[in-house]
Amino acid sequence: MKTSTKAIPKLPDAFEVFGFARDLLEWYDAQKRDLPWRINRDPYRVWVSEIMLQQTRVETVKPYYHNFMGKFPTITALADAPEEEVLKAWEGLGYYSRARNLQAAAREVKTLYGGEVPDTLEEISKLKGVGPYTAGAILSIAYEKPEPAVDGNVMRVFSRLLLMHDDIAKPATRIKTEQLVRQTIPHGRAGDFNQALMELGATVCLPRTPQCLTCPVFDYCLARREGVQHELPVKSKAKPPREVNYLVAVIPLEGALLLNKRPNTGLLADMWELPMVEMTGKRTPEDELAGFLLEQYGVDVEVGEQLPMVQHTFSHLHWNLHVYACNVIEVGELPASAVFATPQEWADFAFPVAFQKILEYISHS
DNA sequence: TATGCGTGGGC
DNA sequence: TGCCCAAGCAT
Repeated sequence: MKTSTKAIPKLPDAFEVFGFARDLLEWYDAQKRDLPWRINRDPYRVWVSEIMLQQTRVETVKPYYHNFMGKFPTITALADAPEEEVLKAWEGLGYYSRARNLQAAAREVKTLYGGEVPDTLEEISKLKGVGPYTAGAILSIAYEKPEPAVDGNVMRVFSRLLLMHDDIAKPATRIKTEQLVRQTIPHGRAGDFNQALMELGATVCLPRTPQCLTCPVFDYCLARREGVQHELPVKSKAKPPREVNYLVAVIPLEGALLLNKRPNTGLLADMWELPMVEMTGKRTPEDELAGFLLEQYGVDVEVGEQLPMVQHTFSHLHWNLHVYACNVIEVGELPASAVFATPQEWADFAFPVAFQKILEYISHS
């Protein structure tokens, strides 16, 4: 076990910790938003909310959270549910491994911890999908443990507050920020303090347009003192998404459509798709698609008219989906992952947005 | 440490 | 319109 030999960073002398925490909490107590997961501090409710909120906006999460808690009101209910139902409840929310990890972790909590979310950093960090941020958030909000919960908001707030020029896209910056936050958490109010930092980042200390004139901790902000709040935080740019072209098959048969369940790892794991293959350009699109469908699905088709192209951009990929309507000539034995499903049947399938776009178009024509 | 992993909203 | 961004985690 290698441990860091780097010294723990010290808060700047110019930063008044006590006054900052006091004023921030006073503002939070008066101004905090009324959010569905703040009804109480039930660890399961906090847990689900924190997973959904990863890289996802509050307004987007709200309806999903209501629906999810209605369907899976307890850890046991989530643990005992079929995985397809959990994925369906996550449909459209993105980062679908969160759903699978959440259910796997719920099953672990049920069997290992008697259905009670553990309250130690050691144990909670072992749960699938629970990283440093989520662990700190649950421990502080649900159990009032003095652990930092450093997300993008907190890094932005602290980079301005303490005039830090560290690149917040780098993992090391999160570690450093955690060490600094740890030195500022007020005794007995860790959960509210962590939430207040995030609330400040989400509503006042905004990325492009920091609202310094209405900031409750204006007086403590070292970047504002220097007039450089717009220059912070420093954040290196991500690589542009890679472009990929796919041939996609719409294959109707007696009111049903050929659909395929994707593998349980990687992109869009366990989600449903239309049969598709990466376009090589070595043959005509029609020949490539027909050959692929015969080899992979045992389906002999005549490739017909091209439908409108669908484009979909992920964080790291840009898909061009070249969609073709096909006519079945002969059907052999389908692979285990594939099925001809009617609209009533596929209503229970979870589809990524890219394919929702295609299904939407088909249903209107 | 860098990369893979979704989606929708704001300007 | 094309970016940037959002209560990150796994590998």
